Amino acid sequence: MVADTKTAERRSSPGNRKAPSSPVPDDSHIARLCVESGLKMTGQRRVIAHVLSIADDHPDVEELYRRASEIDSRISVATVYRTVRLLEEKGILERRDFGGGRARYEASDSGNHYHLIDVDSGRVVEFEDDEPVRLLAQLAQRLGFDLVSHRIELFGRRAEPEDRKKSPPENRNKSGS
Amino acid sequence: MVADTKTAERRSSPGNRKAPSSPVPDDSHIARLCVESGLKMTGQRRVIAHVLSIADDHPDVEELYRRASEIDSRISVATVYRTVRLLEEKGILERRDFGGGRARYEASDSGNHYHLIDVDSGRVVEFEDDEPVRLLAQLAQRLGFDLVSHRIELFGRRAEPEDRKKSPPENRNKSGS
DNA sequence: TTATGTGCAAAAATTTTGCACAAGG
DNA sequence: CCTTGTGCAAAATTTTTGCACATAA
Repeated sequence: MVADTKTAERRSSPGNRKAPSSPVPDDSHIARLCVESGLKMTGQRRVIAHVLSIADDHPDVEELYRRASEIDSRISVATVYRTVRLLEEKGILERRDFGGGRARYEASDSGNHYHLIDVDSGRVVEFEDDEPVRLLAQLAQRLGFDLVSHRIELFGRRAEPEDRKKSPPENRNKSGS
Repeated sequence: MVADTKTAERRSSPGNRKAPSSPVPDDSHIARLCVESGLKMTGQRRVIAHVLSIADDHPDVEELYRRASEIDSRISVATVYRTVRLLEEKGILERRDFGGGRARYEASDSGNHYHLIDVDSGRVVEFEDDEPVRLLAQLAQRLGFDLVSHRIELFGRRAEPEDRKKSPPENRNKSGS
C-alpha cells in the first residue's frame, strides 16, 4: 500500500461559516466552461470552479472541499461531490485514480501530459510529450476511431544508477508522501 | 445513472460450502507467478489464481468472488480483497478503473495492450502495440524511473469517413462490461 | 513448528441520496 | 415562478481489519 494514509480530519467544524472572503473571480476558466455547458452558476459552484481553475495538482474531493471551504464555508462536501460528478459528465473535469482509494480531479484541457506515480512514495510526476499520444491516436484511427481523450497513468520506481536491470525489484524502503 | 447498477446479491448463502469440484490446476499461470513471488499457495489462492488466469475480461472483486465461490465456496470476500491487493503489490495484477465505482483487475502480463473505450457505446476495444509503452518507458527512464506498470485508457468515437470534425464531444458514456 | 493466511463480523472510508429549503434565470 | 441546486444527516457501497483458528512450508 502506498504511503497515502492520511487520516483526513472529519468535516468542517460548525460555527465559523463565512461568505466569500477572498475575491473569487466571477469567471474563472472552469466557470466559463460551466456557463457554456448551460449550468446555473451558484455561489458554491463559482467557488469550486475557481478552486479547480487555480489548482495545479490533482486534488481529491476532500481536498477540494477544504480549499473551497476556506473561501466560503457555506459549502458542503455533498455539493463538492455533486459538482465534480457533474463537471466530469460535462467533460470539463477528468477523474484520475492514482491509487489510495480516492478519486482525484483535474481540468480536462491541461494538455497532453502523463502522470508518473512513484509506487513507493505515491508522489506524482508529470511530463509532456506528444509522440506517444500521436502513436496511440494513429493506432486507434486504424481501428476506426477518432481519439477523443485519454488517461495515461504510469507507475514507476526510482531507478538506481548502478544496480539496474538485474534481479526483479524487491523491497524498497517506502518514503513519506 | 448508467446501467451499471447491478445490485450484486449479498455474499454467499450459508450451508452449501463445498471443496473444489471443478478441477483447479495446481499451476495456473498466475499461481506460478505467486510461487515465484514467494507466496504460500493456499487452496484459496490457487482457486483465485486459476480464476484470474482463465479470465479474459476485467472482473471486479465481487465478480471474482462469485467465480471463485463457484469452484470452492470456502472462500470469503475478505480473502479475495486481500489477495488482489497482494497480487497488485507484487505486480502480478493490475487495477483498472473503468468508472462504475469498483476496481477491476486483470493479469499484468496480458501484453502491452490498451483499452479503447467507445464514448458513445461504452464498448471496450483492446489492441496491442509495444511502441507507445516503449516510448513512455524511455521518457520515464529519463526522469529517473523504471516503469513498473501502466494504465492506458483511450476514449474514442467511431470515425465516419466523411462527416467528421463537427460538434465537440458531448455525451460522455461511462462504464461498460 | 512457526510464520502466514483465512473466515467472520464489525469497522472504516468514500460516495450517494431524501427531503425541506434556497436561489438562479 | 419554477426548475435546479444545496445542506444535513442518514444510507449505501466498497474495502479494510481484529481476532481466533487453520495451514503451508
